[in-house]
Amino acid sequence: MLDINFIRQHPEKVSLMLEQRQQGEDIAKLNQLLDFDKERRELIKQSDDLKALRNKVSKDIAVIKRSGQGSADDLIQQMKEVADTIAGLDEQLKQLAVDIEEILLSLPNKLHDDVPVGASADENVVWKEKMDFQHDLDFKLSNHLDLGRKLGILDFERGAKITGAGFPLYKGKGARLERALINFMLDVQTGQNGYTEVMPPLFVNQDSLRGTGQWPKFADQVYYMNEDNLYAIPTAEVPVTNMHRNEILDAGELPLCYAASTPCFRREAGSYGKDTRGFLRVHQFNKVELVRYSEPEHSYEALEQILANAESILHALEIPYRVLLLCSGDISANATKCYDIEVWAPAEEQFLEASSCSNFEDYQARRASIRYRPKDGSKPAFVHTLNGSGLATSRLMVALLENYQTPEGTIRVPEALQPYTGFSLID
RNA sequence: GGAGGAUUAGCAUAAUUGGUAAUGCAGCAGUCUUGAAAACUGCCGGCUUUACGGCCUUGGGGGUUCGAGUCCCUCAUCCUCCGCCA
Repeated sequence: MLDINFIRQHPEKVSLMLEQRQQGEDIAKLNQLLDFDKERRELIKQSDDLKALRNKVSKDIAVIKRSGQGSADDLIQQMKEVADTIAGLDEQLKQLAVDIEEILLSLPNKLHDDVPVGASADENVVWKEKMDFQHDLDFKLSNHLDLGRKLGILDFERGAKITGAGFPLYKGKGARLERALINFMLDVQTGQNGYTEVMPPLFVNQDSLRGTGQWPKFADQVYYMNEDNLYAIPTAEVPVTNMHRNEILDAGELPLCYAASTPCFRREAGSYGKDTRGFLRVHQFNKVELVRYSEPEHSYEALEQILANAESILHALEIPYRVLLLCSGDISANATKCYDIEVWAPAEEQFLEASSCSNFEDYQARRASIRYRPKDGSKPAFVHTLNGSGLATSRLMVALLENYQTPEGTIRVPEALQPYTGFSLID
């Protein structure tokens, strides 16, 4: 969330940001917030003054009682009334704090100056294209659904029977290929790119969702287990960024770089009917997630590094892709700046999002209270958090199958993966 | 699932029948020193205030009270034991 002090001092910057994010209607909420904040500060002053009086008189009462001389009854009677007044003020303050918190949690992050202003995804900027990987595709192409079915490696029908639509079942060489991809990506990120591997819980509590920003805004996108009041993770970002919730880190520990492979669960409510075939949109998929905790002054270098780390996978697998710099109207509410990596699926004839690399600055750190001491003995300051997929396997699998298919309907395995699969051809 | 115990600042330890959080270590700054150590002084949870000061803070939430680390309720986590279990 944003710093209430920043909002109070620069309300015009916040409303400009809301307009650029196509959320101009939220400016009313902003004004409401400022009113609440003003009222709250006035009430705090009143309440604090009365508390100071009460503390002082309570000490006097203690002195009288201890000495055994004189009666404190009058003072106690007065303080009863003061206590009632305080209780009334604090009741109002409590409600105001709730109202303020609700608005604060719902306001999106600042935007970085690099972010192009635009109304929708159409105005995202193509930042980079890397299409020059050579695949001989001069024949009638099959899409990943047909390839998966013919080769017996993907079975969406049975996945649907077991659970429901959007829960894929991998079989034989398909399952092995998926496992190879995950292991390969983890090895690259932990070996060459310097990340520490973590294997986090797959269910999280509500505090964790709030910490990373999925709660309250995107609560309807997360699977919820009512009996135990837990949520299935929509991305490893949630458990891994919450590892250090309510902690004060030493400056020497930063940057912290974590890589985690987990399944991700998403309800995708409201998106039925669009690109739902096969892997294009699923409720469960696997992803290697990269998470960094950075000192504020280095977080934009860290963002470029995460992007490069994610790209390194596609270079090794020789899969064509492009990088988008998201515009103000398309970037997620939590991020100040975000790159999307889209892989090219030649049979679908479209780019598919396989990674999103974002800087959140102190937006999540403030929600989750993740701080560090810039120097020994100095005041704690919020860290910057970042993450990027490196990468999501579902869309990557589509691009891999479609780019590596042969005229015979078989799939070649990229050289980098062969040590992991143990075979070089899926037939 | 059941029984008992525990939770105080980065760490470790105190706090009369309820009287308003004490101390040590570590850390930071300074004095001293060629430099360092030692010693000494100050700082050493959060918010607020130009400042003086004020308020809040004993795992979270609630209650009793003029006043709660202390009494009551509730939740969480950890430890010990019993039961169940891959």
